[in-house]
Amino acid sequence: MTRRLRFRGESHHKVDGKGRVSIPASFRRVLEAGDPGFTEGLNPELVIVYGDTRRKFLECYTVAAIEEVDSKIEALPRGSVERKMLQRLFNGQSHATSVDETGRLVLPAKLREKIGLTSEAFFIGAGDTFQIWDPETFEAEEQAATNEWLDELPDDVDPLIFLDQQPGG
Amino acid sequence: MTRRLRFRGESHHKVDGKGRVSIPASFRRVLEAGDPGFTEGLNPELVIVYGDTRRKFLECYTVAAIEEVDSKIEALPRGSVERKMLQRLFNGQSHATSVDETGRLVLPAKLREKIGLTSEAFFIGAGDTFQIWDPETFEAEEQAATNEWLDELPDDVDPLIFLDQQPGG
DNA sequence: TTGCCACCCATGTTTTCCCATGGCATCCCT
DNA sequence: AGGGATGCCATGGGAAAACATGGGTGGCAA
Repeated sequence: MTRRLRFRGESHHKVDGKGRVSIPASFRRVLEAGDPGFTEGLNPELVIVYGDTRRKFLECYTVAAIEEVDSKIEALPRGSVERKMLQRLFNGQSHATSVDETGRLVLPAKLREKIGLTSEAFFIGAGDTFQIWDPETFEAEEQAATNEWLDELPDDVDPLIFLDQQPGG
Repeated sequence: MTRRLRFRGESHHKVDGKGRVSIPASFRRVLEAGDPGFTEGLNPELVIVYGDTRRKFLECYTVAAIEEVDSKIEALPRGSVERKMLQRLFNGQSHATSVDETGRLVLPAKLREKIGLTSEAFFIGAGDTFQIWDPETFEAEEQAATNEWLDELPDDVDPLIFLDQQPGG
């Protein structure tokens, strides 16, 4: 496998009146690397998935990552409930866009409202995907959930042990 | 596989006002060897994982070591709790960076605050990672834990005995 | 054995460049 | 012509690169 760039780290950025928000400079490098159509001087494309109503964040996919998801969906039997639902969520309720010249993303009002975004956005990397949260929501919900998960682990257990186990095991 | 260099030893270094700190010269050799993209004249890259709130230290991975972790994470199913949690800890709560021309690392204020680092940093090797501690924290917590573990062993037991046993046995 | 020299290493200082962000101009569809 | 959306320019701050320096260590030669 060739060395792959990944979204890594956390940061906060201002959201202006038009819904524009700078994305972390390092994230731009990853989007560029993950966009097969990208060449120097162009702006990288990405897909923002907002479908799942239970989610209080936007999940942003590189072109390569969304294509992996798309092709797995297409491998499911036509007519199956799973295929239809996944298409609804990932094809229908998503938004293809690109970073602008100055490194900003435009978040339409509908998406901002969905996650309660106002003047500031919180970014967090997750491999070939990154998430955009309202800072307060992240603090209240997600941080708590992570800590809870960690607290349930015995003190002497390092999360790394999950690397070599089957999920759910 | 060719012989692998490992992080080994302990040392103290000054932290300046901008959060810069020299890393032990021998550690640099290991970082260089563990970075597939490294060539003479370049600066080796690394990833600082600060995740887990229970941790009072920064864990620094060579490129090769973090790649191993990342690819194991990516082998887990998208959407599984384990994958999400590990991505949160290792992709989200981490910081990709590189050693500078003169052998220094820049530790952002956020990371310094997290481990209570002020004017001096303590480095300790741990195989294919090394850790950065505030000297006092290390003395208080970790050294004590090691000594306690040793004290509980019968006098005639050499820790080496554990090399050939199953963990927890 | 001792003294000197050269190199490497830890650390301080200055300068340059990039990034985040606000504001303005332009386009296009209505 | 209005309004929203898109693209372009301006600027301040902060981070990273480049520039300096002094101390210590090891090696070599006298």
